[in-house]
Amino acid sequence: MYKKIDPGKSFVEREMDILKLWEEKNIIKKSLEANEGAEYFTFYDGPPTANGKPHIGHVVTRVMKDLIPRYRVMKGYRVLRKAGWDTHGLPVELEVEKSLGISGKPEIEKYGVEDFIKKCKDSVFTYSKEWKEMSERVGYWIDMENPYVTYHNNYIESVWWALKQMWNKGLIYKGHKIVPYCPRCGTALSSHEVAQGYKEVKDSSIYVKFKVKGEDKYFLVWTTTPWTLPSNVALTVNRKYDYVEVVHKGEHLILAEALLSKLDGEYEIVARFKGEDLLGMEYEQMFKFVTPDKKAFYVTHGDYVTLTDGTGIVHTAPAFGEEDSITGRNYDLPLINLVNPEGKFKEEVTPWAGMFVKKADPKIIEYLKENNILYKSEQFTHSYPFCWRCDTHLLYYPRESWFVRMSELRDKLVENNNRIKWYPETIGTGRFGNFLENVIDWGISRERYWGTPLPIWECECGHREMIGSIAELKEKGINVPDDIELHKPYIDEVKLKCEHCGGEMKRVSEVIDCWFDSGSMPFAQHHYPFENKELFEKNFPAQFISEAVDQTRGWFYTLLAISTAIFDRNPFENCVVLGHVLDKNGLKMSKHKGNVLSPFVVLDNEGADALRWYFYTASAPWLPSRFYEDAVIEAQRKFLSTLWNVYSFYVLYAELDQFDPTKYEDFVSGNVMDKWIMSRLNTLIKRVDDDLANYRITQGALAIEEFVDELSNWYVRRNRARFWAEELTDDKVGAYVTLYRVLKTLSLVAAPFIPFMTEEIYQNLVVNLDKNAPESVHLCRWPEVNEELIDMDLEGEMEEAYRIVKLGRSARNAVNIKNRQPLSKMLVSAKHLPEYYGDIIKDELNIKEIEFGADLSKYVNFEVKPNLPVLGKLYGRLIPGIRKAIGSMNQMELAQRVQNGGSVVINVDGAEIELNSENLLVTMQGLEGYAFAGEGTIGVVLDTHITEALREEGHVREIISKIQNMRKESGFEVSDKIKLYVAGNEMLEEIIKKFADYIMGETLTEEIIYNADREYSETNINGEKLNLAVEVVK
RNA sequence: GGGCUCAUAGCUCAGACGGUUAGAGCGCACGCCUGAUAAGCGUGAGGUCGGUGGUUCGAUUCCACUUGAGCCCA
Repeated sequence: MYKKIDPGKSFVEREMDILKLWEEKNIIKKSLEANEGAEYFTFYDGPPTANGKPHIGHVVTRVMKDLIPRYRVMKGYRVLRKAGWDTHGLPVELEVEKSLGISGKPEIEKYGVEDFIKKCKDSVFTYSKEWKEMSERVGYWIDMENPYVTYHNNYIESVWWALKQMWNKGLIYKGHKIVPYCPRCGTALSSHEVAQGYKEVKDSSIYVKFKVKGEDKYFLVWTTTPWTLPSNVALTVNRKYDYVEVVHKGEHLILAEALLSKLDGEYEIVARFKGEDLLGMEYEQMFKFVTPDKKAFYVTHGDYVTLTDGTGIVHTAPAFGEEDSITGRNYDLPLINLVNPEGKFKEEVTPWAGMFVKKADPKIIEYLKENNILYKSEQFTHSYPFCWRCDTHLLYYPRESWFVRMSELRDKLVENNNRIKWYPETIGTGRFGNFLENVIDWGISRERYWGTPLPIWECECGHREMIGSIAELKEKGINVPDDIELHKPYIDEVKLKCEHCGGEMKRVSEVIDCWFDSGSMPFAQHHYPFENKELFEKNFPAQFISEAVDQTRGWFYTLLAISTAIFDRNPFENCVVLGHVLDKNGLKMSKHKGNVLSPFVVLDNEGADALRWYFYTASAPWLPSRFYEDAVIEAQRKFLSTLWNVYSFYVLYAELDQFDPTKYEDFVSGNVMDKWIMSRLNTLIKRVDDDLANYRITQGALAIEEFVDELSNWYVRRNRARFWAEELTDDKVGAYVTLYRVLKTLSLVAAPFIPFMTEEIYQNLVVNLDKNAPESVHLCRWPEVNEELIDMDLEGEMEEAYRIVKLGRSARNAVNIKNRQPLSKMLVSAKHLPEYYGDIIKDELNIKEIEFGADLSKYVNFEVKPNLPVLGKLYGRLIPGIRKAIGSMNQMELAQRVQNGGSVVINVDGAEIELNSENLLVTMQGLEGYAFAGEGTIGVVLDTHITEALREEGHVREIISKIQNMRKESGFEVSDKIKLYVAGNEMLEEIIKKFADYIMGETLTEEIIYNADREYSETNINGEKLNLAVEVVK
């Protein structure tokens, strides 16, 4: 009837079986296609790059991204889950360069762009096999048969469409971007390359004086790059700081008050002002090599100006600094660039023309000194980037670049962000929100090869055109092949005819930032708007996305940026931000540290469910977590094994009895334990449903774990005897039916979390018995709560009973009397519980009688304390007085009066305060010599007097336990009948004779033989020796 | 350098709108239970709740500063 459980099989082997089952029955596809016609719940998969191996951190993202859609499918939604691959970008190019043994753009050109692109295309799926395997193995159900791929023509076409939308809205412009640049190689470097070349160097930093226009005052300014001074166009302060004007060595200088210490010698403050007051003040140009075409040489504001270095006034040359360039854009300052691409001064800079700027630094300083512009100069050491290829001093240099006017959309970005629910909330208000408040224009062009080409064509007459589709390209292009491949170098061949002058238009050479690709996925994955219009519209925005925290300014931002620019909507509604997985020592896993853990190690040892469970329960998803394999083993033991044991317990007995629950579908059990666990089960359903609907993954998982613990260690343990009954009584049916219903429902509740084990349980308990049931647990509906089965009073009573049991165990422990020794009585201070719970407690603790509401005053000391949350709120500052008053009273009298519902009025500092059971707490300490245990206001006392009858009974229990253990050790079947041989202790033999019927019944003994001549095991019965032997009756 | 996050037992983590004796699991020691166990239960040892200062009757919790770590950005 049921499939027997093979105890030799490991969890991992069972998961392999389940994978096979899913494949045979095509379950994944059925889940992806489930609920056709139902309301959509949309999930977007952030595309990984498959040119790196997946590591354990990627498993976290996968299992979190898997859980919510699974749950939603079971709730009846249609959930599209399209996998994606991020394929463009510099990392791919660098990998290919490495494999070809070439480096840098000139060498790529030499190698040939066409072949280079082909290599890039080939390399992007290097590790896709590992990614697919890992995804399948952890149970990440997503459509990997039809993924979106960012380099496909369809995808690129959708991205072009998006660019054209922005173009039409006037959001795209050409400007300058300040990039790290090697003047020798003549190329810009990526941040990745820059990071490789930092060195500690000694440089000069100088303090110079800029003369205020028309006044005999000077701004004192600090800079570390004297060679940028000829290109200065503004000075920048921070409007919120305090500035002063001082008289110092006969000159009037302006600087930040906090940085007065930079002055050498005495000074006198003659005026104070806020940075705000300085804004707009004009000063005289220091070097008059060129005359700017726009207003320049005045004071501007920048948030980035700090008081940690310099003078609080920053020299601003928009050509040579990212921050300077932003200020330049904000204030529409002119761009003066007096340095040529070789890093040498241009002709206009007459004294130093043709000189490499770093070499010119000392000469400039000399000039400043001679002309009394220099205040002072200092040497300082800092780390500065050098070219990793040729070791040349890098310059920050302006390059022409294409931008999206995100700063113009700032308010809309903020507004759309406010419609997103972030988990944790602080991402939306903090890290991400702050970033949006200060959003700058997005430089989207890259002077590289492997990327979506920027579809802008330029004519010599100045006319520019943005192409938004292949059709448009074919219509306007002069020479477009039918099967055009949209990448470089093919696309560069395509020329357009200029609408204005009739000339030939050439494409700009750049590709776009690959983040633009991934941010376009909501529509580009469906080739919208060229195809799937309705599909996209119904699946935008997404209800749920989730990626690691490093995506904040990556994917999360680019999704929002593009969606805001084109649709003016938030592209996703809920975002669970995930923390990184660190190694055991809290360090980031990285290749060169050698601490990267392959997911397959853990998956092969502990299995997917264990790993999943670990990630769900370890801590909040957004916290960085320290990963080590032992923690997964723990999750397996604590949760999975426990659940598995309950399940195998059921199967073991249900199979023995050939119990078919489908015949008892309407059976109602009156048993209190049964009612209790069904109430707990429904409370659990309600709770987990609410948790998952609100993305509280950890809380939901922990609730399940707690339930399984209660199920195993309280419900099953308390009810084992009911399953042993010979006849199939109503009571036994009740036990079976209840445990069956719990397991079946639990497999559904837990299915989104641990898809493998729940499937196995479901297959055996449901599919096996009911051929009409859905063929997989993952194609079932998630359980509905049955409120009628929830009884909070019952749950509360059981909880109290369980607490009393724990205290009883504790009290037994304290006096060292083992549970097998029966005791006559236990006193409990708690109020009376229904008879039924008394029976449980008595049985559990092996006690003959229990007295609720007992007076424990003979056995304990009372201590009365103020209930601070109650009294503190009302009488805050009187608390010390109240404490004193309570302490000076007779504790026992006070405790008893209060416990009997009475009260005492005290007077503290003129305030009349009534003390009662509401605002006081009574705790107990056991007196020496009594078996007491207490927790808060509940206390129990055991009567430890052991009568002769109790002692005999204790011996009997001990003997039975020994016999049971011998049966087990000898490998007898649970139902085997035995012969029992006893010898060697007259006193115990007498007791065995006296209780023979009981012992024989408990141990399935048919005959007891005394003092036979045979081999025995010697046992220790409470200090008495006894020889025992058991033998199966054939 | 800036922004954000984190710091609680040997380890991994909870928690507290400010309140009584700060919890759990693992590990360790001792004991118990077992006719489901890859188990379970109890007790004990183990904490200046990173540091300093402030607000308060009361701070591990709130505030300021500070130290260290992580992420992102320069």
